[in-house]
Amino acid sequence: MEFGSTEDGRHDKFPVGMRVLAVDDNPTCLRKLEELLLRCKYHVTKTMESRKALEMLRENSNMFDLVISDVEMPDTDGFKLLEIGLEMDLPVIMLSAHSDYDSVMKGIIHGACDYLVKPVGLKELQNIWHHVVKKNIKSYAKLLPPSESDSVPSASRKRKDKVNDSGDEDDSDREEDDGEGSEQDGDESGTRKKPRVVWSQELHQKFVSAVQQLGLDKAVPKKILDLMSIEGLTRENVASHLQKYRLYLKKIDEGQQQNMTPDAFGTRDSSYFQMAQLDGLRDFTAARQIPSSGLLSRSHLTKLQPPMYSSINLQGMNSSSFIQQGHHQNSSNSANPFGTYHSTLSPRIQNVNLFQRTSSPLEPLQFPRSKSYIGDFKGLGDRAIGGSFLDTCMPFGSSSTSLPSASTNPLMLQANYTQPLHIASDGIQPCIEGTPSNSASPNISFQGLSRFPGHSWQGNLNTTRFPPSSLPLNLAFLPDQVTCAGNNLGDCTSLVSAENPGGEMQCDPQLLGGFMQNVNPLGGQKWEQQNCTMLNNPFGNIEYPLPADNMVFRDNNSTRSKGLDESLMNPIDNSQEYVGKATTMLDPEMKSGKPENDNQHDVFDDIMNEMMKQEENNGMVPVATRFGFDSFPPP
DNA sequence: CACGAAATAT
DNA sequence: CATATTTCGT
Repeated sequence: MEFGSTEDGRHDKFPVGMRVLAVDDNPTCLRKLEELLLRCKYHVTKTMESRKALEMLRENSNMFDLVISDVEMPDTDGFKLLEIGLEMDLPVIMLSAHSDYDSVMKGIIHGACDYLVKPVGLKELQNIWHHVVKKNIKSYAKLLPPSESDSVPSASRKRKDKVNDSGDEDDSDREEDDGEGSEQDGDESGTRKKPRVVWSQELHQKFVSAVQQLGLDKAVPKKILDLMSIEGLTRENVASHLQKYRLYLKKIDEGQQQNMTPDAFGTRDSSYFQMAQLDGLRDFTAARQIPSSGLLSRSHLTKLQPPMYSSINLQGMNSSSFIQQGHHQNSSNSANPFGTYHSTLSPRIQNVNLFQRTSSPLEPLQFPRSKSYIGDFKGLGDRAIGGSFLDTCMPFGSSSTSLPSASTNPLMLQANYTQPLHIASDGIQPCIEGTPSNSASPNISFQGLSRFPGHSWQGNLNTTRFPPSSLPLNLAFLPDQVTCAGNNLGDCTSLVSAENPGGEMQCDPQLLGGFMQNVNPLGGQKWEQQNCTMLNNPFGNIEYPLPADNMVFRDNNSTRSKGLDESLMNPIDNSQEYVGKATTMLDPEMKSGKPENDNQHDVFDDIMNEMMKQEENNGMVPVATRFGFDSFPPP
């Protein structure tokens, strides 16, 4: 890292001597690569054996500033190397002859800071040092105090076009430049635009927990912030969210008082609704009495949000490369995953990160399975659709191997305002494959998503809207979406339904959140350090392994779904019935094992299993119990 | 300076 | 259009 050399010269010289570890099992390629790297004036260490490369890294990661490795290699594949590199906090560039979507995506998802397609040209290599700088922005910033870059008070910044005309028109080059705003580098001293925090469920859960602990009245931004202890989150962020949250509470109240009928499936408030889900506790805290009751049956279905990922996302922040990538648009050689994505999937893509989904009506492809996706990317397919899934996962790190980078970030920030990654919203339907459902009804699609934790409360759709108050404690195990789905899904949902007041094993997301916080001492620690063990698995999320502070980034995007009418046409009638069904449905699946058809059942199974596990492992405290404690502050 | 409401940006 | 950020008055 240190480019000590930097000091001496001007920036231009900086990259000179940058220590690059080049790995490629193909002698020819390696040679070529070395030559090019040398031409860039880097200091090159090359090896054809990935194992050796690993050893070198392990012995002394300080020996290199950057790693550039071929993906396909005999013994240890490039991903292992990538993993290690990431652990050491080194930027790793993947190199491959494959420029297809899967390959590129895989590399990026795993945390590669760039993905170059062979044959690599000098141009691409000339810019790789940017990654090194990015990785060390902080320290680097110190070195150059007044650099011109930061000072951008106002006016000026002339360049809008930038370098285009200079030499040839190659296009490539991504990165940085953008004049205003982009640059994700994150924090840094300067005053850049604040990264946009996406209030993921997890984040919101934490928020709610904090509010709860403080007591509704006492909950002010600063205190909440402290309780949440999430790195990167600012008081303003909290204040803003609080504002919205209060608004939501207010709405709710009004609704109640006025006899708002629950059944109104109003689409409009969906967002609030969502919040409700999360905030189950609120009622208590607030001391509001809620009608409660009876209705729950229906309501219960609605929600479940597994608290999976814990984090937030800040855009533009440092670490995760993911997000940063946001701007690459197209470059000649370096395949831009997103770019690709883009092209591939066209139309409705959205970002899934947040799990908001759009309601696109139908999509062409739905891809059937979900798990595979997550499990390994191989599955990803060629089909565009795959993309969507992926996206979803991406932020969190989905692959089997651990992806530190991805998981690490606590907050997710939005990457670029501009073009982000989109995700096909559509794709999500996986779960239900069999059903011919008449329509590709939206419902179905949702389901697919459901497995992901991510929906933001805001985005989800709610099927029916109940007065939130009615469901204070329930927790749904399943994702809300599930609920939505009328038919098939419905069943599943029921499983979870929390109707029973008894509170058996419910897990309220919030509670969990809270739980985690309390229990997990790590909470505050840096996310960077935490590795993600289990995050990979989508379901894993449920486990809530980490301290939950990660953030997620959000891309841009657009639309959300609300529309769907929530569909729901078939609202669910009574929970019990459903439950019954659910059970039955599940059983078969369980027994069967899990064949390849992953449909919802599997998913559910998984979820359930995870939950159980979770309980066992964590000794989940009786939610109820916990609830009792904290939640009942009798103010 | 912090909070909260409103304006504004994305 | 919704959500998050920024601004502004208290």
